Amino acid sequence: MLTISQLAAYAGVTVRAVRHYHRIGLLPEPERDRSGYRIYDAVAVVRLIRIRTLADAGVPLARVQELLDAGPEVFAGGVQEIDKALHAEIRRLQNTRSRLARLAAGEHLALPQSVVDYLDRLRGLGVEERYIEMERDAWIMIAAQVPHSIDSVIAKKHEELDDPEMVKLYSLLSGALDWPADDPRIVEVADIMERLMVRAVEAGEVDADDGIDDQFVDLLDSTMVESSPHAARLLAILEERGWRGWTRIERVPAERLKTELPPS
Amino acid sequence: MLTISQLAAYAGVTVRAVRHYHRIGLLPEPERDRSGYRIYDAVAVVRLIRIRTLADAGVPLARVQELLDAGPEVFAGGVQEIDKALHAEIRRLQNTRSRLARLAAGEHLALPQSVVDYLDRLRGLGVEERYIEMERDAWIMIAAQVPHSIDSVIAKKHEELDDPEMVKLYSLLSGALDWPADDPRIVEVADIMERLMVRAVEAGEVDADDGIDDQFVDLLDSTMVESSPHAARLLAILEERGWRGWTRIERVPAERLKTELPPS
DNA sequence: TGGAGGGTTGACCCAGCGTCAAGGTCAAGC
DNA sequence: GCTTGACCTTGACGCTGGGTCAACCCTCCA
Repeated sequence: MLTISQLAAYAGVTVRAVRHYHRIGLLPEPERDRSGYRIYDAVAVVRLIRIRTLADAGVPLARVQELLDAGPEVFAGGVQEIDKALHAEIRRLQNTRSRLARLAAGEHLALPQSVVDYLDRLRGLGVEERYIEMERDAWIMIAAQVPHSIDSVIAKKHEELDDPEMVKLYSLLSGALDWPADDPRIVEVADIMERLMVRAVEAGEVDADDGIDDQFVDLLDSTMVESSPHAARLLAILEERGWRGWTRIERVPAERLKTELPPS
Repeated sequence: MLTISQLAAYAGVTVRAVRHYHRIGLLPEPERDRSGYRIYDAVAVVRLIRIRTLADAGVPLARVQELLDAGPEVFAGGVQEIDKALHAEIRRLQNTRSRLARLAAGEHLALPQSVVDYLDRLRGLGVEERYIEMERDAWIMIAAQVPHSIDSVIAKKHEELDDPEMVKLYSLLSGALDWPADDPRIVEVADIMERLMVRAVEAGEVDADDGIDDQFVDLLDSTMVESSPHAARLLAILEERGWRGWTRIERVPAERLKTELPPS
């Protein structure tokens, strides 16, 4: 008959694995010769190869035992189920391969395609890479907060970009990263923004219910303020004119303007 | 920013996993708010999603860390390697699926195709299933002992089956399982075997160097003897006529016949 | 004010073996 | 008969990638 290493080699497993199967009762302990060595017959070979076939399919050993000790119809059902899982796993790995390819190509993978397309459109308009990166990080955070509605939010941004004034605004903002602190062009930016805001309010496009949490809106705004000295000046100018916010624009009633000051 | 559960949900991992990555230093511990809660930024999202993409590809976390902290060319090389492994894994799973299908179809998988074909040929000759099973188990043991030369051994058996006398022999042996203990047809079997042996010796086809270990040959012979009472009688008749063995046939010189008796 | 639903750390548990450790056995050569 | 090297034996600990309590703290809302 066979020694344990012959058995193991033929079935393509290690000796250690065979002994493990004995301990957990998956493979019955065979007879021993007079020196205590295990000696195996063909039945053991068949069982071990069946065990490996199922285990290679990713079936836990406890389930392998159930299946091998069950009737033929239970076994067939189990095998069918395993095959389905195997098929799903193959597709998962294929999917992982394509994600890996995107990762190698330099994509961040942290954003849905719609946002990536939007950032590419900005890039196409000549917006600087530094500015795009700031936008990207903001979008990553937004997508993390409201993954379900990110596509519709982006759709709105695309519509906004159809307006040449908005395109102009972006190209100014992009360049603004290098402006001196008191650059007068910031007023031009404020003018464009105000025109855009007025138009948006008139078209009834300003809805506070975009699904993004208030605190989070404040946070994005303050991140923006920290990113550039111009941002604070810009917000101040707009606030004088009765507007508040950046991420989400609000009209501030004139009479409240003097009493309500920003907390910080 | 994001809490741990928001981060985890967006990246598709559990909170526990994120904390695990912190412990092993894979994801840097972020700032805490004043109550000790971790707060995450976009950089953490990007890193976590990269971690998951690599981990989903089956990369050990230690290697993920190496890759993410390495330069772009090392990273690219690593990713390529991982992709190769992934591809190999997909093929392995596809292979496992086909083995699984064969298992479900009732195959034993413990034998190479050549032996399965050989057994099918015996079946086609009308040999009984009980006899086939005995043969199968013997072939499993032989294949386990000499996996590299099993195909050539089987090729020889196929040639033997081209001889109508051999076919007759098998059909008799198959039926012999139900013969009464003293059935005279056993002599007919012996006659056929002797004719076949004589022819084999004349053709120079008997070579002791078939790669199968002597002890193992003895073992197969004794298994055969135990399997049926006729087997012992058959061997006895042949031995009277100067032949020894079953698995491997040997001519015994006439002068040694009287002095050398079987030990048991 | 208290309860739900977050968050925090820490400790133990799991499969499926790999990897020593510390020997006993067998076959072969000298 | 002795040694050598390749096997065999049991037993115990280690590893990955977290899951699953436990015991407690923080925040928010009614």
